[in-house]
Amino acid sequence: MGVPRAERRRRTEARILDAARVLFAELGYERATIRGVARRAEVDPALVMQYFGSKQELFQQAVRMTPPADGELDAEGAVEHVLGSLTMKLGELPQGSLAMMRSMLTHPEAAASARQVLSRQIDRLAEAMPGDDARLRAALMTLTMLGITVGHQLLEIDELRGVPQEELARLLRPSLRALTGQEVS
Amino acid sequence: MGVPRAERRRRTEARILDAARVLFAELGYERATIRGVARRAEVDPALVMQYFGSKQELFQQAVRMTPPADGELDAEGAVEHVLGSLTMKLGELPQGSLAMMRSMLTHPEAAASARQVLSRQIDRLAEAMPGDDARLRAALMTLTMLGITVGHQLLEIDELRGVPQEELARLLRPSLRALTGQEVS
DNA sequence: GTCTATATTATGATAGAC
DNA sequence: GTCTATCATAATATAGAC
Repeated sequence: MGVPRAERRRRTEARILDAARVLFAELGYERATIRGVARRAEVDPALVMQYFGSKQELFQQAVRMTPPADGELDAEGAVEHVLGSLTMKLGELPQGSLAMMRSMLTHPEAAASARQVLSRQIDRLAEAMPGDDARLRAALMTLTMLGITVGHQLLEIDELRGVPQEELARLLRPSLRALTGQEVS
Repeated sequence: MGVPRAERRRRTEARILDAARVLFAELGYERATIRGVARRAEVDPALVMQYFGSKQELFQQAVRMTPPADGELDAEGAVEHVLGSLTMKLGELPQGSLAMMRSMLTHPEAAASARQVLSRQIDRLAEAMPGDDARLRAALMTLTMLGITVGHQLLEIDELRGVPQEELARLLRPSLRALTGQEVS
């Protein structure tokens, strides 16, 4: 084979990480096992340990994400921005995010990671919103989307099955707008 | 001691269930252990098994809840109803609910239970709302509140720490109203 | 470099002494 | 009826053969 060993290794590592993301996303941290990841990646379980050292480390690598490059937003843009996260423009919500969300309620490290991601999102939205309680309202917007995403992607609530993203966005838009604006008494 | 044995047993059982609710709520199904529950309830671990038979059964008993008695609601009442669930009128959100929510993403049975509770809530709200897509909008309202509750009670997002319930309700009300009404183009 | 075999640990569950 | 002792299982992690 003309494939250099470094390249082979890189590919194997990527296959393990993909498998890990799928299993962590489906089962959560506790129920996903090194053995299961290895089976899915078609490698030996010991190899997973060899490459990543521990289950903890494997999880961290699997859910690591590049934070979205930020630019300035106005209040209108903020709404569209969070609506856009409903489903990534093309393809699915990154598998790593699902893995993190699946575990965020039961695995302390995933919880910390989730808080960090949410916090960044809240910061970003708050900058685009007027008023003293901008951070609080930005938090509510962010958690609204978290709830929808959890219900849709993780709990797979019947009512949202197969509903096109555009329809969800259309229904949610006025609701999110109400959170950006100044008080509506 | 003048306490009849049946009464003693009943009290012990209640103490075990309380301990179980706390641990399941804090740690989730997987990380909570029979031994931990027993320690907190100050009984022998074997006694827990004696009473409940299995961890699974203990969990079911711990999260069992009496569904709220339902009466007719209008659209206005629906909003206030979901806002009321932010924090139960007095006292906290029932510990059993927290236990169920904590585990709903990683424990299949908790997930099923959560879907059922959410579905009931969605039904109830949908009846009070006009329009063809009432169920979908009711689902979005319900998931909005789920997101807020998860962020507040389970992830303990900084931005919501110590914010009085009334303020959350005030900020969320217009947003939820937007979901009840017919389309706002 | 890859895998076999195993150490270690923690759990849910059970059997039986008292 | 309550608890001691233990079984059985399954996991992460490691050591060492090949």
